[in-house]
Amino acid sequence: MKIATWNVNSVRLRLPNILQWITAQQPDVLLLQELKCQTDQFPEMEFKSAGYECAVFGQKAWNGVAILSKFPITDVMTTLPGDAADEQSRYIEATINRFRIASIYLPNGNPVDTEKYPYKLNWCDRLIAHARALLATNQPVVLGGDYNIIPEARDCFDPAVWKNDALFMLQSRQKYRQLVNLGYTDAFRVFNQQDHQYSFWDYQGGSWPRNLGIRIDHLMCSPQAADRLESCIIDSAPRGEEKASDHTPVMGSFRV
DNA sequence: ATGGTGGTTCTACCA
Repeated sequence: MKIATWNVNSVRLRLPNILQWITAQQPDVLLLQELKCQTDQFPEMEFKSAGYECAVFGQKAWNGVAILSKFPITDVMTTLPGDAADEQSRYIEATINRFRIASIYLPNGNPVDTEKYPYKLNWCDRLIAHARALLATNQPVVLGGDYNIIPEARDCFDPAVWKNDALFMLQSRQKYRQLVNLGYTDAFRVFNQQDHQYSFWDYQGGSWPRNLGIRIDHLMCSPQAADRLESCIIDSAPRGEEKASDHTPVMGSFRV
């Protein structure tokens, strides 16, 4: 089962890019983030025609997450426990092929001297608590998405540039480490130890042609999922297409 | 030090 994650930065504007990619790469499951549309505006029919079921948690203008799947989707959950007042659409989780799979859009957290940074750190704590609870089910779990966390210095071009950014601040990296220490595996690093492997290139400053990116999109796998991992790659090709998202897909293959 | 780009929405906010 091929599971991919892709922050598409507007699912409606990016629809041609997404349809082209899924037709060529044939992921069984695609986790989308930054839909930037309400649930009823999601282009469900277009994905159905391409062979995918959809579970969607949208929101006006910002955020929004979805799961597309060639296999049946059951037991959909759209709230990350721990803050009933949180109205941002950043989490959707479902069962597919006996895997528990989530599409995550973790808060950016900048600027760090505003309420946005504590919101990010608190959201991380809620995710960690829920990830721990999911381990107790002993089923394969894949928590994929835009984590807005650069795990290590080698995952950006120049760590000095990111030193005081919410994506690389020590507290942010510690949250990622907590997930790892719980027993979750970053699928990409099982297969690739090279420096400067990126999943995001800013629209500004010629980041893409200069290859000044960061690796912030991750497939985090429970032990039962990690044991089934056969490969994981970042497909940078979509970032070079016309009208590209600033993120590119990360895809892992799992024995079912 | 600033501005550089792109998305939604309506004028600022977000990344």
